[in-house]
Amino acid sequence: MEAINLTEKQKQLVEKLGVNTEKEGMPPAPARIMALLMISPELELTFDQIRETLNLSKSATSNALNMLMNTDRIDYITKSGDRKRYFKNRIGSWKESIQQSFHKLERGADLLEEILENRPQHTVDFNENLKDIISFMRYVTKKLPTIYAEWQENRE
Amino acid sequence: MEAINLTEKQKQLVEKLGVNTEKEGMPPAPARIMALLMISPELELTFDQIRETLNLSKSATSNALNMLMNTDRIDYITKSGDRKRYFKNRIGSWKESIQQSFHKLERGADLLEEILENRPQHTVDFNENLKDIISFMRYVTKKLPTIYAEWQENRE
DNA sequence: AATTTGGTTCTCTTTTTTGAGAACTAAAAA
DNA sequence: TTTTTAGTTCTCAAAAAAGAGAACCAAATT
Repeated sequence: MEAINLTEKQKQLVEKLGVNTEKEGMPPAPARIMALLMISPELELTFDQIRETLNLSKSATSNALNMLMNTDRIDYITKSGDRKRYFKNRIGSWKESIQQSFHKLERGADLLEEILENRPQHTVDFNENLKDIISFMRYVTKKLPTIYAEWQENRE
Repeated sequence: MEAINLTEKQKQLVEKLGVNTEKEGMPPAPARIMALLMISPELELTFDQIRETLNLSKSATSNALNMLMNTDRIDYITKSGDRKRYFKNRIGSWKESIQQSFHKLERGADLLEEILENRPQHTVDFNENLKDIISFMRYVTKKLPTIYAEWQENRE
């Protein structure tokens, strides 16, 4: 048995965060793995520790881990003289993740812009609202560095 | 035939925005309806106009429309002496929608806070990162009114 | 009273997603 | 060379999501 010991509370949090992550569009198994790597007291877990803690099959574990690595959501380290990989949360790169999510917002604004360009000239109010949404989205993304800088100064 | 006429470009945009909306976790039929109500030159469409333009069955149309109304994503108006409902995009309430998405962010921060409270005291770096993420999320949501006010002043 | 309108709801398929488990593989160890 | 380790990949089944179409229904019309 390789499963790691979690308190009831921790198990419950894995499910809660897992469901939350599923709602963000992540499939169940990867969502649980991400949650586990956020809640586990041990930060670096092997394939089998993950597999047995979450009661997943080998295939589900393998596919989920690879998917999470391809999308830069997890990472792994190795230890010399040990063939196993130790998977871990990429929490250290949260700034990059946030930048990425703002980048997604920009691409959303681009799509809305394309829609705006293809709207008829009448429907004036509608088009104005659409223009405002786009403008606001772009403003927010433009301000991200400022917001970040302010946060860093005021940080308690 | 009640279907409304869309140019090829408009049809293509309905699909593009539809897929985009699906990726946000919306099922296909509701995603297409939302997209249609964003792209259609006519702003208020009847049940049958939607159904025929998108080639949906009555059940799919009915379920999707009700789901979108329950989640405050669309709305309808009526015209006196006309039993039909005219469904429309709630673009006018985009500010509320944005507030809502920031509110979601706050609930995300609450969940992370709960996780932080259940982390062991060692894993210092990890916990610090988590603290920073939470702090930043809260800072952003707190600043929303300011950001909005700034945007309104600088608006071109 | 009978029919039409504007949907809603039920049943049943089809399709898609998810994951189990066995077979397999490459590198390392024995 | 044989075995073990640390996974990967393949095949298949179960389950969940999506949607078609018919039956149904209440209000309005004829």
